[in-house]
Amino acid sequence: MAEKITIRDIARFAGVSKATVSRVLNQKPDVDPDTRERILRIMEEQAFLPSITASSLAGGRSRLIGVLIPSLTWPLIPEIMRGVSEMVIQTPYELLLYSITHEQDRNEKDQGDVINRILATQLAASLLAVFPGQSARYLTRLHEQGFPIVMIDDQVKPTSIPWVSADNRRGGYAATRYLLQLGHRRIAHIQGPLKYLVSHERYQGYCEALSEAGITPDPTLVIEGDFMPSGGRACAGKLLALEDRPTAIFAASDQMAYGALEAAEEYGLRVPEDLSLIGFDDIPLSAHTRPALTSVRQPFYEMGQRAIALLLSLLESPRPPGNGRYPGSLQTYAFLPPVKQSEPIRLQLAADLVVRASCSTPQALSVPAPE
Amino acid sequence: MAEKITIRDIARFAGVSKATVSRVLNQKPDVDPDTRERILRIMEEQAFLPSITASSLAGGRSRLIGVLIPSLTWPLIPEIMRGVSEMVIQTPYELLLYSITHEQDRNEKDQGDVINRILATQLAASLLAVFPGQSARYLTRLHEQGFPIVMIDDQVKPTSIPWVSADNRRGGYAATRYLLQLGHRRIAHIQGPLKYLVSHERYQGYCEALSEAGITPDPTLVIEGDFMPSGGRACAGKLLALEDRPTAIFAASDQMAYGALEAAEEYGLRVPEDLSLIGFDDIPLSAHTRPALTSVRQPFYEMGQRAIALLLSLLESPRPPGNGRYPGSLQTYAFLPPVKQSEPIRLQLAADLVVRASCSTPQALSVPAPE
DNA sequence: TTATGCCTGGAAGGCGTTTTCCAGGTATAA
DNA sequence: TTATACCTGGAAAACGCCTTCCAGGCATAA
Repeated sequence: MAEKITIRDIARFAGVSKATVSRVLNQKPDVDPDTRERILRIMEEQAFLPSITASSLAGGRSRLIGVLIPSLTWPLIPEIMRGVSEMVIQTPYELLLYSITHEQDRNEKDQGDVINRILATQLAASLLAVFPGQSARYLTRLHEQGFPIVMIDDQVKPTSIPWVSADNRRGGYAATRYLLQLGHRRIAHIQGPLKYLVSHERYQGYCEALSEAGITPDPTLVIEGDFMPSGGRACAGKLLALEDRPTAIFAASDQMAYGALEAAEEYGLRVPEDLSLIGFDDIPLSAHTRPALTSVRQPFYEMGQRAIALLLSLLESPRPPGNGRYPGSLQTYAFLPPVKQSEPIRLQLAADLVVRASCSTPQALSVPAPE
Repeated sequence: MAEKITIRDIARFAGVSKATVSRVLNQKPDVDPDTRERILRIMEEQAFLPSITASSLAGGRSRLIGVLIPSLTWPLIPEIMRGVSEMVIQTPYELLLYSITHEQDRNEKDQGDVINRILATQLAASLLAVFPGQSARYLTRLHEQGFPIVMIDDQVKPTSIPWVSADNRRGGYAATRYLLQLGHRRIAHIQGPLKYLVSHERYQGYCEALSEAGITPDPTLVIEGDFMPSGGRACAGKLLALEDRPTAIFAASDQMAYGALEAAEEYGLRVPEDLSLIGFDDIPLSAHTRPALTSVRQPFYEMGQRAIALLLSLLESPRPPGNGRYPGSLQTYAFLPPVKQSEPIRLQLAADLVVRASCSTPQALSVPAPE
C-alpha cells in the first residue's frame, strides 16, 4: 500500500539528518531531549517501523529471536510457545523457528548443525532454547562468547546460561508427599530419561518425600522411562508384574502416566481403586482422561512468557559505551559485559499439584498380587 | 569463527565481478556455462551462504517464509510443523513464526493486524497459512496481488489460493460407512464449528454415507461442537440424553471424542459395548485412550511437507523475464504470472480410517434407553 | 579576550546483494 | 570487409540503516 517510509523521511519531517534519527532510534546519547522528543513524536505519527533487514545488515541490533525447540511433538511445547508469542507480539521482535528433527535428536552431532546454521545465517542475534538437551553444551560456549541466550528447563548440568524452569524437585516432592498422605507406602516412580536434568530433580523430590516419611527408596520401584506413552506403558507393565506390586505410581510425565493407565487396564487394575497414579506436566488432555489425571502442573505458558521477557531484558539492557556493537559478527560479543546483574538470571516457577481423580487411599494394600 | 565470506570473496576467487556471482546465484541467464560451473564449485568449496538480510534489502528474494498458525494449542499443529520444518531445513529458507493469539482469534479485526505486521516488516515474502479461518479473506486479497501463499485446510469458502488438505468428505464418509457396516442405524454426528469449511465437508460425508444406506439424516442427531474436549462432552451429553439415544457417535475431532468418552462414562455407558465412538484427526494420543479411539487419520505430517514443497515450488518457479522483481514492495507482485500451471494447486490427501477399539456392533440396539 | 572543552548534529562510508546500464568480444549476415 | 546482433561480464548505483569522523556553537576557564 503506502510506500515504505524510511529513516530519511523521518529526518526530513523533523528537519534533521538521518544520523540523528538513527541515534534516537538506538537510544544513543548526544541528542537534545527536545529534538529526541520531536523525532519520537513524528515516528509515532508516521507509524514508522525501522527495517529489520537494513538495520541488521548495517550491524545494528537484530530484532530476530531464534527459537530452538525439540521435535514439536511434545505436548508441552505449544503452551510454552503460546506464552512466547503472545509476549513477542507486543514488541518489535520476530520469531525465527528452528526445530530439531528426529534425525538430529538421535544424532548428537547434528544438533550442532542447527546451531551452526543459526550462526551462519546471521539472522538471529539471540536465542531462546527450549529443552535444549544435548545441545546445551554448544549453547554454553556461545553464551560465554556473549551471545544472548535464555534456556527453558533441562540441561545436562547447570550452566551459567540464564534459565527458566519449574521447580521440579518440589514438584516431585509434592506428588510423592500427596501419595504418602493418602496412605501409600509402596510408591513407584517412572523416571524421565536420565540424560535430562529434570528427571533427576523430580526423582530427587520423590526420594526426599519418601525419606521424610521414613521410607528408604526401593530401587526396584524406580525405572527409567522415555516421557512417552509407550514407554510409560512398558515401565508400568514391569512394575505391575512385580511380586510385591506398588500401590501407586508417580510418573515423571503425563504421557507416561497415560501409558501406565493402559498397563493398569491390561492387568485388570482399576485406577484409582487398585492403583493410584500421578503424572507430571499437567498437559491439557490430562483433565480429560478417565479417570482424570492428578498431576504436577508446570506453568508452561508462564514459563514461555518469563523466558522471553528475560531474553528481551538482556537485549535491551544498556550496552557498553564506546564501540560495543551489539549483534553482528561473533567476535564482538566478547566485549559485552556478562549481564545486567540486577536481573534474576535463574527463574524457578512453582510446580503445583493438581488433584484430580486418579489417586485414592490404597484399598488394595493387603490384597496379594495375583500370580 | 571464520570471517563471513561474501559474494565479493567468491568473485575474487573466481576472477569475476560480484555481478556475475550474483547472476549465478539467482540463476539469471547471460553467464557462460563454464564460468557458472566454476563459480558454483567455488561457492561449494567455501561453503558460501548468501546473506539473507543483504539480499532482501537489495530487493532480491527473501528466504524467509512466514508461517501463520492459529493458537498453537491445537494438537494438530505440531505434526504439521514437523513436516514443515523437516522440509525447510533442507533448503536455504527459514521460518518466521506468526501465531494468532487467543485475543485475536476472538476479535476478527485483529487477525488483519497480524497480516499487516507481516507485510509491514517486509521480512517474509511468502506465507504458509495453517487453518487460517477468518483471516482467509485477507489472504485472498494478498494472493490476488501476487503474494505467494499456500494454505493448509480450512477456509471459509474455496478460494484460488494454493491449498493442501485432507479429503474431509471422504473421511467423514468412511467413518460413517464403517459404523453402518457394523450395523449401526442411529449414528450421531458432533460437528466442528460451522465457520470452518472442513466441518461442512465432514458432515457432508456423513450424510452421503447415510443416504447411501437409505437412511435420512436425523437433524436431532447432529450438533455443532467446538473441536474441544469440553464441547464434545457437552454435545455427547445432549445426545445421550435423547429419548431415542444413538448407538454410535461420529465426532468431527478426536478431542471432542475424548469429551464424548467422558460423557459416556457419566451415563454409565461402556464404549464400545453400549456406544460406538469414532473421532477425526487421529492425533497421537488417540492410540492411548481407553478404549483406543477409532479415528479418521489426517496425514498432518505429510500435509506440512506437501504444503511447504508447494510453496517452495511457487517461489522457485521461473520468474517473468525482464524486470519482474520478486519480493519487495507489494505493488510489484501484480506483475507476476499467477503460477506455473503444471504444479497442482489444490492437493487433497487421503484421510483413512484407523480402526481401533472404540467401535463395535450395536449390541444395545434393542435395549430401550433407561429413563 | 583567547583558548579549551562539551554538546549537538551533519556528511559520508559501509554492510552484502541485486540490478541497471554499458562495453568489449565474437559470431553471423550482408 | 563492414555492419549488426548476441553473448558475457564489469562498474556503479541502489536498498535502509548504523557509525565514525568532524565541524560548528556555546559555555567555561584562564
